[in-house]
Amino acid sequence: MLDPVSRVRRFNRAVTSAVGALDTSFLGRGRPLGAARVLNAIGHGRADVGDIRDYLGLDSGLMSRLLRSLEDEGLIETTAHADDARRRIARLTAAGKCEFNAYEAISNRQAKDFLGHHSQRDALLAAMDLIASALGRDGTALDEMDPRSDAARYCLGEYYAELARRFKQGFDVKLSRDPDAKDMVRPRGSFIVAMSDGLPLGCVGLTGTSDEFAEIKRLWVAPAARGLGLGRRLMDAAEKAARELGITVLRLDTNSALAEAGQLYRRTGWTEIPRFNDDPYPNLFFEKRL
Amino acid sequence: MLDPVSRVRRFNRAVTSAVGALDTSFLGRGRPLGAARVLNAIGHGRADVGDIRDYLGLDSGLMSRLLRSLEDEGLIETTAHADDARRRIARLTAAGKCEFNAYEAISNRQAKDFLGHHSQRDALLAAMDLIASALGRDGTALDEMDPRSDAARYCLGEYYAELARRFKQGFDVKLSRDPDAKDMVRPRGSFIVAMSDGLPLGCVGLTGTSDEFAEIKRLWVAPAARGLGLGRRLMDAAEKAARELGITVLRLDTNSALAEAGQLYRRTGWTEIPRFNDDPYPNLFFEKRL
DNA sequence: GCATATATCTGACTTTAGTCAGATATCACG
DNA sequence: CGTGATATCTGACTAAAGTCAGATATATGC
Repeated sequence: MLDPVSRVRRFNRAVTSAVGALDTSFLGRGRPLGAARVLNAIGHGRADVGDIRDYLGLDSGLMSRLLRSLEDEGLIETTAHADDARRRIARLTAAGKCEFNAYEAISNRQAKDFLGHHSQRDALLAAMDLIASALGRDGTALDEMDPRSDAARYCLGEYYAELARRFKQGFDVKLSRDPDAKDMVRPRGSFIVAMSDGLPLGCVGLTGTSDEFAEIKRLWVAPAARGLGLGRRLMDAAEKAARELGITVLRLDTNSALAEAGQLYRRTGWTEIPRFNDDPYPNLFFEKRL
Repeated sequence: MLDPVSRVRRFNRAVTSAVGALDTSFLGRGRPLGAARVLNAIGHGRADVGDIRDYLGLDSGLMSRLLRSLEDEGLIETTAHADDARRRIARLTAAGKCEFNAYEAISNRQAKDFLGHHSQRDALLAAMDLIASALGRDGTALDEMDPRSDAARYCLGEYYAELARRFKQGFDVKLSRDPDAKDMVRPRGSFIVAMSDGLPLGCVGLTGTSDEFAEIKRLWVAPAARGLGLGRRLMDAAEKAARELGITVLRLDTNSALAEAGQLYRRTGWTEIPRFNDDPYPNLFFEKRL
């Protein structure tokens, strides 16, 4: 009764029956599940027919028929792709948007109901993030984005909050050498965010101080995504960006309180070097030649 | 991106696609999913055909045909119910057991693989327990059982471990007035365990010290199941058992370090009374007249 | 014993999902 | 322009799931 495999299987059973209920709730609008899934994919911004087909794993014949039935209902319209007339682009009509909103309302209400009665709301959400990240491991994409974007600012906020928790003396961004956001944008640097299905799970910044040197800053991985190798993937992506920018030597500073980070650096070819700045927070300094 | 509803929906998406993969893995044995589900339900101990039908939500015609196909394959045999010849009882044949084991092996392997690569194994299992408990809220059954049974002993072990963590001075069962297990069995007392799909989620003991007095002991709820009202359900069940035993006054002792428990007692009609024993651990004493 | 309810079975049917072999239009490239 | 690749569509098909109206046998209560 304690054995891990039984616990996973208990979870599977619980979730399988919940998913069944979730599916059937989508049948309440007089449309088979397949058509509803296509409508929702389009509503969520997927326009390219081939893309939808891949995403939903449908045969091209079946896809074609489902599109036709939605078109007959007046919910979508398709046009040829501007650059490639073989490809088709689907868009919701006004009626389609209305119908899509009805499906969204069902989903939102279910999600809300699920959370509603629980006094353990936060723990439950954290558990869901953890499991979704573990399940969707391969679906996590690393996107280079502006450090002032919402996703990036969210990551940085979480990162600072974590430093404040983990440093004995706390953490105040203003006392640290905070790189200006525009230094972490090409051509001087880069900022990379790991996104999984809309949720930011981690980030890393690269800021070029001279033509050859650059610094890695702000490496952070969400608690829900730790242990999945995301930190390493982010560092690899940052190194790749550095190479593209012609950087030959990378540096970073960190604190021994962040043990996982230190381990990661040591395991991936970084070597410890003497202090190279007077920031009050770091006490460990690393370098890597590309 | 932080909003709870989106996080729940992200979880739903992740889990829906995982469940899809889980389903298709069951098709690898040349049998449609429906038949495989029936075979597995029987293998897991469901024998009554009507019960299986309810559990899987199948139409009686469909159910009949699925049973027939499994019978034709030689995997099950059906007999009439001993007390009611209209009802049918299904049982696996030797070949059926073999086939069922093959399905079990698939499930076990998947569960194992899922856990395999994760460095966050324990956190993941805890998250799965939490979510399965939250989803299966209504599936939690309170069973009266022997306090020496495996499930009961598991609960007690967890309970003691938790006391040891939460009491500043630690906890040693031997120093406490440990009621003899046989005092928590009818007709002198009772022991109730909350079981959800094979996992014990909580317990409570009732031990009669005289004809009219009895004590509530060992109330525990698994961390994964807190916030779902299980403590209250357990206490209600214990009170019901006490009434059945003719008890008119219930007592219990607890410690102020266990704040949730104290709150529960106060909210459910218990009144604080002076110390009534010399156990070193408790510092709060309650009574309730039935 | 008889009327009614219940559990299962049978046959005839529909819907949904999925497969596959071409047909058609368009693109990319020499 | 012609050739081969690509994206979508069409028609013909199958398998699985699900529905429904009786048929059959057994149980229950008067």
